[in-house]
Amino acid sequence: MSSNNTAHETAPQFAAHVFAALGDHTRLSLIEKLSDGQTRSIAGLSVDSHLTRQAITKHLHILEEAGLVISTKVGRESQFAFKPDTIEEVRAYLDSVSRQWDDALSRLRAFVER
Amino acid sequence: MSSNNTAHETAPQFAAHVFAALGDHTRLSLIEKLSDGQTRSIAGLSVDSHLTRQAITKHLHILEEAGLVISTKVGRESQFAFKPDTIEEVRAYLDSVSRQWDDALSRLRAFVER
DNA sequence: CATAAGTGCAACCTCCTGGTTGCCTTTATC
DNA sequence: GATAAAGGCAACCAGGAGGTTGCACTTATG
Repeated sequence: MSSNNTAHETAPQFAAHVFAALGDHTRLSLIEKLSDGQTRSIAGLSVDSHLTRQAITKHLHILEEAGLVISTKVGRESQFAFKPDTIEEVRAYLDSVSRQWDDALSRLRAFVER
Repeated sequence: MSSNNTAHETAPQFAAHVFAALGDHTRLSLIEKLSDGQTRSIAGLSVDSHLTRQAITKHLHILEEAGLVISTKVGRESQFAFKPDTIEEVRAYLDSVSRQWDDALSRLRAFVER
């Protein structure tokens, strides 16, 4: 939980930032599309959406700023690609929360059983 | 990815809903506190916050509606507890995204190596 | 019983978010 | 070179999110 955190946020701040980016069904569907490893242009990502290209563009920039996606400009179009690192960091964060829960459970169990 | 999904949302909708609930640092810190397994009242959760009790209440209701937390009224106070099931479902969702990515990677590798 | 503690409810406010439209710039393509 | 395709930028708008204040209600407590 640090390599992508360029803004020197604390772990929860970073996680909240990424969660906020994931907390929109349009953005989440963009992530799902790109997680197949293929690279897509803005027009390509907008084609089967009822939203405007500008709306998709805004969502992509939010995803990029959160570190979930990366873009490179090739020719007249900018290609967007999934960036799995940040997802991994967020998974690790959720693991830490779950681990605290599991530890609390086992402490409780030990207390009950003695 | 279904047991907590009472509103019959699709998996991505459910996940986006939970992510949106997690995408606020105040709510995330509430989750962190409660993930130690202890039960806390609204006043107890508001005591070391610069926010109003009402603000904390609103956040708790959002967390509860997302299935991340559960409340039971005991006496004059309502006790909030962490509910780990939903976190588990979201972790599973992130796993599915990562798995699609991994599959895409290995297909690419197989293609390159032949 | 009087009072304090813990909440719930509703109104209100400000600012951000998601979305649109319009227009201009840059690349391809015929 | 003219035209089409892809995108960037800025202004604008409605609605929701986060937060506050005020007050009423319920449950403990001295």
